Amino acid sequence: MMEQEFLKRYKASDYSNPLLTVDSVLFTIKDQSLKILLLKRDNHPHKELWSLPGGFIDIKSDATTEDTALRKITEKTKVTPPYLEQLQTFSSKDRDPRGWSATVSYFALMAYQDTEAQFASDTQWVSLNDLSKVQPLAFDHQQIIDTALERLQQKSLYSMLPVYCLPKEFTLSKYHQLMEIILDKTIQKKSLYRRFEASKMFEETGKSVATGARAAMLYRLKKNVALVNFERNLG
Amino acid sequence: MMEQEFLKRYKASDYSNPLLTVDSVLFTIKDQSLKILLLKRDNHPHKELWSLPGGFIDIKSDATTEDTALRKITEKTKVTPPYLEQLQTFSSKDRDPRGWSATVSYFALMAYQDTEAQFASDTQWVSLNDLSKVQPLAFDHQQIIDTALERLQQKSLYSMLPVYCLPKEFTLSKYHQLMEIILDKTIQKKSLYRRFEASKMFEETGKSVATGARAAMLYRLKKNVALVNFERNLG
DNA sequence: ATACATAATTGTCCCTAAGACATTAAATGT
DNA sequence: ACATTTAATGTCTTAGGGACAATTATGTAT
Repeated sequence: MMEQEFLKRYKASDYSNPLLTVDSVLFTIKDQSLKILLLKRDNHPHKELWSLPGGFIDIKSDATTEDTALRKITEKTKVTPPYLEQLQTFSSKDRDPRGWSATVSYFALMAYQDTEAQFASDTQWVSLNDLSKVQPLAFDHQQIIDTALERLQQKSLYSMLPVYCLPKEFTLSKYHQLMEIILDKTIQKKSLYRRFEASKMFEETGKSVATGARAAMLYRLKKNVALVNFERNLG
Repeated sequence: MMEQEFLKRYKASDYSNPLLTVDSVLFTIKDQSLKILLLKRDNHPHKELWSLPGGFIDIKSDATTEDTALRKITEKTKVTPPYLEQLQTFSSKDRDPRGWSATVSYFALMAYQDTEAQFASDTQWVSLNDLSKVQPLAFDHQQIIDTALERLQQKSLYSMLPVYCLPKEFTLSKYHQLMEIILDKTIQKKSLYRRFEASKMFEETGKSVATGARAAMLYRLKKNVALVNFERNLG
């Protein structure tokens, strides 16, 4: 039999195949705390539980799972996040009561200021410190969040990744605060500022903003610059 | 409707779901060159083309996709690789002619000496330098291999990862050669040996082996040690 | 046995970038 | 003007990799 004939006769539905979904951990910074976007499920299974934005792949409209992740995120936030990367695929026969399933997870960063002022009641930013208040989460989403946080922390040690949580224009102090919140420990300002300059990813806006004392310079990302990685870890 | 009733009525086959497979890039070192395991496909699609070890999940026997990866690798090599980690999930509507599909890829390391002396003609170790001789590969397996090599190189800069390509007992020189082959550049022996000692992952066997000149000490992995990561990259 | 060649191993100094923390600069309030 | 606060910069220390020289051990040739 030739390949063409084989494909003509092939029906995917003849075979039992695991469920495949996509879920994203979308981080942002607000009020001195790291938050993620959660949605209240309005369908079975795990109806009414809080969960990560995600769902089934639409094989008509999504060319890849990344498209699915972006589609689900923009549906809720009306914004395309400036950073999105694949995290890990979680799978098991138990993680979904409907049967053997796998979910391709992504983690994303965006500025709080870029989202809508107010979400509907089934959508909210939740502090990582307050996750205990929305327990249990649907499926194995707690584990996915834990893995995403570890990855965010690890990458923050050797790159400028957290800047994608900040608004278009920001001060060095804001970036420093953000780093300390993400890593949950004190970071040397000098070390951070040296990297900030060495990365050449940013430019001064010329403007400055005061918070009661000396005004701080505002910086912005240069156009079309890629994320810079360093050879050493901080801390 | 209650969740229990929902699940009772739920039939996965009522919905169109992408194909889901698992593929692994299994590296080893042989004759001063980095090799990967390839299999000649004996079924459509891409029959007769060389491909990565992998295939469909057996939802009866595999608890996770990692189990699938291990099952497919041990089927061919008769050995459980000492290192296996998830690489990335590749997906698209075009990568498999049977339809929208995703493959969860893994990368693994093992010692050449641990495998069988001789494979059947549909199974072979292929040097990364000789991949042009087996082109084209099935599906997007070339892209998966490229991604796996990048990850192996990156991790080798900040960890002792390559030791899992070596036999139970090995010399520092063998480890040094391996690093230079993986990274395709010269590496300072002194830097490598400092890390080797600092990692505390290894112990002397007491034995030594000569190759024409001064005999070299043989080392082995200590029992139950985890892979150590360093704070800086080599090179 | 002695000398030699070769590979294994160790020693030493240099260099880079992060850590620690002090100093200077600019804005506000009294 | 002066004190206070936050921003930004200066400077010395430290850790660990890079470069490469020096020493040690072993097989081979004389």
